[in-house]
Amino acid sequence: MLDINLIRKEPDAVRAMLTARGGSANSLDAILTLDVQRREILTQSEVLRATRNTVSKEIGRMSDPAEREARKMEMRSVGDQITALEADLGGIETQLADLTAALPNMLDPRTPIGPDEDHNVILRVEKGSAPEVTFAPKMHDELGVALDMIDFERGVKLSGSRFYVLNGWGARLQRGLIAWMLDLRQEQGYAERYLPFMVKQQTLFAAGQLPKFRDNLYHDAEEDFWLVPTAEVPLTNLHGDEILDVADLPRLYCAYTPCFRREKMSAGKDVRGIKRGHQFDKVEMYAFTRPEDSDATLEKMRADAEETLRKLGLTYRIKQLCSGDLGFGSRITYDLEVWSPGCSEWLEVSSVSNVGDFQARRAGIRFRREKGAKVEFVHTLNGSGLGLPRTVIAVMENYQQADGSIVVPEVLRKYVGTDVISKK
RNA sequence: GGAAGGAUGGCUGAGUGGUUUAAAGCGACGGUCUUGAAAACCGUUGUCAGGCUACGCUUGACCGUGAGUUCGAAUCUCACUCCUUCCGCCA
Repeated sequence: MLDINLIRKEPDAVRAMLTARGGSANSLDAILTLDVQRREILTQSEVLRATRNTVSKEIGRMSDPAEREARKMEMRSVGDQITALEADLGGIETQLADLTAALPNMLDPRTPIGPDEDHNVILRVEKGSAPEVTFAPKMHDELGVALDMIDFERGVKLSGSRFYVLNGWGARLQRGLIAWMLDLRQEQGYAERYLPFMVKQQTLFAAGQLPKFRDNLYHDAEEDFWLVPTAEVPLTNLHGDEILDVADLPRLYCAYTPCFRREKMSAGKDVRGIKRGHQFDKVEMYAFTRPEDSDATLEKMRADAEETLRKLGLTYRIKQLCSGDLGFGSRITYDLEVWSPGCSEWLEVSSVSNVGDFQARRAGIRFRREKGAKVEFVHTLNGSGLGLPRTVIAVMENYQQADGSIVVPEVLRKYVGTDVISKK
């Protein structure tokens, strides 16, 4: 949610942001008009309320019955006026809130301007320590079936297309990665949380998923339960409606959750393997910081995500998203993409964003610098650390051997329970 | 799923239609006293939104949420949510 004061004072900056993101600025004038109307009506109704409050107290003290009745009559009509004004006000505030909630976040000055993903900027490529695959590499789905790690048929039987079952070493490789990454996050200073995988509507609104991304969410038909599309949603709301102690900032969290997304996936794209599905696992990083610390925390989180790939020995690159490709709530985003020789593709495994106070405003997450000081909104940041299926793919394809077996990266061996995954 | 009870400020807790401007206590913060601390005493102590030549003053809203009754609601009515306890069911 943008600050209404910002929209009021710097409408041109907001308009420029909307254009840079490739959106329409049509609602802006309506917002400004409604904002003026709102304040006018609010002032009128408050003056009437003040009158009624005063007179009502006088009525309580009056002894003359005729006088008393006369004043009651007067106040009855004042009450009617207040009711009418507040009905108008309610309508205006609803419209204003709907329009404002649909506005995306302002851009960080470092975010490059561009219309679409072709204008994202590759900042750097880091070569991994894993030995290069010198033979014709296989894709992970082929490897997975051959080594009995992935069962596509039974996944489809259970839940339909894009679902799969991980068998034996496949399941262990994923579980090992999750456990190892959570332990790594712990060392990096993130406190682990185990979270609800279903949340209520308000929780999704505060994280900026609703109302805009309603079509991408799964929810229960009878009760107010929505499946989380990312751990970012419950993590944002962990401190919703709280005023945090400045001594506790920054607060860093990590959490493992499955993620559920209703995506309209085109038939020809990403059909092979486990790259994209309606359900996937992820370890998430999240931070609540003072405004002046969020830039540094963004760099820390990016570095922490990078450390994961470096320790796994994988080659990756860092991409900075341009304005047209940036997420709704983000001011600035780095994507981490890992090289996977089987599918011969850079796979997005992490996205690290500084959200500024955008979610904090929606969720009411504040802090106070000192006793008696005004409350201020915190900044929040989120980053994947990392998305699982694609990390699994990258490990499988990068560490495959000519004989069809897969070497388990050093750091994962005690988590997975073997050095090499091979045909039994 | 059934039954009963409850929800008031940072915490405890009073208030059942008009001196409530939400009592009192605790805590926290500031001060006096002290070599220092404690004790004692004095003072301060929420959030949100308006307005005002504005580091302050002022108006309104907020007693779980939303409606309603009334000149006036923490207080009365209705609906809902959540919590606690008991029963049932269950991993």
